[in-house]
Order: sequence, then C-alpha cells, then structure tokens
Amino acid sequence: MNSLKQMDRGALSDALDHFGQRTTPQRETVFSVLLNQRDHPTADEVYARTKSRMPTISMATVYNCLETLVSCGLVKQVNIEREPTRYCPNLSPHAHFHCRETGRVYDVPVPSGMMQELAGVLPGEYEADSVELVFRGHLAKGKTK
Amino acid sequence: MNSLKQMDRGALSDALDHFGQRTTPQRETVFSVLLNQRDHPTADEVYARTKSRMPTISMATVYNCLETLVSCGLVKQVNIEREPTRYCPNLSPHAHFHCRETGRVYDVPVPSGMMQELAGVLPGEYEADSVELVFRGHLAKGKTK
DNA sequence: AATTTGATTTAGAATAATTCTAAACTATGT
DNA sequence: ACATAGTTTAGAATTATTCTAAATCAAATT
Repeated sequence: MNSLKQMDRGALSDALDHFGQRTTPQRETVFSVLLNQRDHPTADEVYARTKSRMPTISMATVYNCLETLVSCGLVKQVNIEREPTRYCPNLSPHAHFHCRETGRVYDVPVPSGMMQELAGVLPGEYEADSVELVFRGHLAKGKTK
Repeated sequence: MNSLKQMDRGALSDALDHFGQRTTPQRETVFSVLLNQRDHPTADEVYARTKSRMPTISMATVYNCLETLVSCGLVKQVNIEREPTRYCPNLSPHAHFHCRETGRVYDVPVPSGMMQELAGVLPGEYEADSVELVFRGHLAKGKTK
C-alpha cells in the first residue's frame, strides 16, 4: 500500500501514459512520498522516505523517478542557490520563499494575473515555457509556521 | 593594465572598503573580466579569461574573488537548473532568460514597478532581501542576438 | 626599517550532488 | 513461450565547489 489517493494515482498514470512511460511501483511510491509531505525534499530525503516503504529501492531509481515525474509535468524542480535540487508537486502557480535561517522552502501562491504580467516583460523573441520565481530572506519573528 | 574603467574601479574599492575587504589585483581583474564580457560566464570561464591576463591566478582565487564580489553586492549569482553557477555584474533590476537550445543566458530588464508588485505577493511574515526571476524557453527563429 | 599581524592567494585534496554504465529484471506484444 | 523494449539497480565516474594548510602580501606598529 503506497497511500496514493485514487485521484493522484489517476493523474500519475495518465501523465505517464501520455509520455509513453510505464506506471511502476517505484514511480508511484516516489510520487506518493512527494504528495504526502510537501516540504520540498531533496533527492536524498526522498530516497530515505521512499526506502522506508520500499526498502529495495536505489538512489539511482529515485533520481530516475524524479526525473520522469518532472518530465511529465507532475513535479517541479526547485533550484535554490548551490543547494541540492528540491522537488515540489504543487502545480498551481506559485513562487518559492527560501528562509536563509532555517533553510526551509515555502510555497507562496501567486495570482495567475501576476504570472501573465510577468510573461509580459519578455520581449517578443523570447518564448518562455517556464517561469521560476524565488524569494530569499527570513521569516518575521518566531512564525516558523 | 586590467581595463577597469575609473568609475568601476571606484565602485569596486568603495564596496570592498565598505565590507572591510582589500582591493587586490586579483579582485580587480576578475571584476573587470565580468564587466568586459557580459555573457554570464561560469567560474570556469571566468578563470580562463582571467588567466589570460593574469596567468598565475588559481581557480580557488577565482572562486574566492567571485564570492567576495557577490557578498559586496557588486555581482549577482545566476542559478540555472543544475548547471554551474553563472555570474552577472548587472545591478539594475532584471530577470534572466535561459535558452534551452543554446544554453545562453540573457538579461531581461524588469520595470521596477513590476519588482514592487512581485514583492507584494509575499505574505507579511516573509521578509525577502532578494528576488530571482528566471524564464526558460527558446528564442524565436534565428534571432540569436 | 624590521617585525608582527591578519588578510589573501595558491595548489591540491576532499566533498557531495548528480549522472553514467552495464547487468539484471519486468512487462508487454506477438 | 519469446522477443523486445523499458525499468531498476549497484556501484563507478563525473564535476562543480569547498576545504586545507602553506606561502605570500600588505598594512600597522615598534
């Protein structure tokens, strides 16, 4: 049992199908790990969490699965300075806030109108398929949320 | 001769002074390399360019100088996916556009009003000191600029 | 002018995230 | 059942970056 809700399981296999990829237990488990704890884990952390449910999985497979999920559009990579890549299954338009003190990363919802506006700053010859918006700073007093 | 304009030389030593750091030939040369070719070079590329003017400089020093320049606010790091960090001496508000085809990175000016707006999406408890905005995609037909 | 002090530079070693490789395994279509 | 192609796996390899400790340099003090 890998605690993927029926809805998510469907989204997963639809997306994989659409890109001609198979739905495997490893991919399901990794996806489920991401959905179950939405704290922007690194590949290492995903590995540890996945291993506790599926002890035979390898690091390489975790990287493979993450890469597959990203390429199917189910998961986003979050690049924070020189830190290891983090993974985020939040598909609604949002930015990230990186707290320099705790190292934690938070999702910040962005109104889709703002996303449009952002796209508007690009001169015509630039055709963007993705926008990454990262804030860095710290959280006001004590609100570790 | 390291081709730093008087103005830039002044900005450099002021900024270094302000952070209690010395103005050294290595720092001047690295800074000048960044100003002279604004194509968002990696540390490796900065090393190669600097070495041609100052053959005894080491990679470690290039990293040290870049780190110093960044910490003094004279240079910005640009983090592109899993690629090596790139360096950018453009201090006016701008975003970056990363072409997936050529790998090149372009500055995209952002009206400062837009930057304000962006800051506005942050809930009150988040206090950001930096914003990074990266577009990814490709350039329309042939315009390699 | 010599000496102390601390910052900076240097070469090379170490680290760490990620990718690669090749073999084993699994699933699918014929 | 068999062939084929996709997937997983362990471990090796890669690579950007950081670390270490010694050498050099510059400023401050005697």
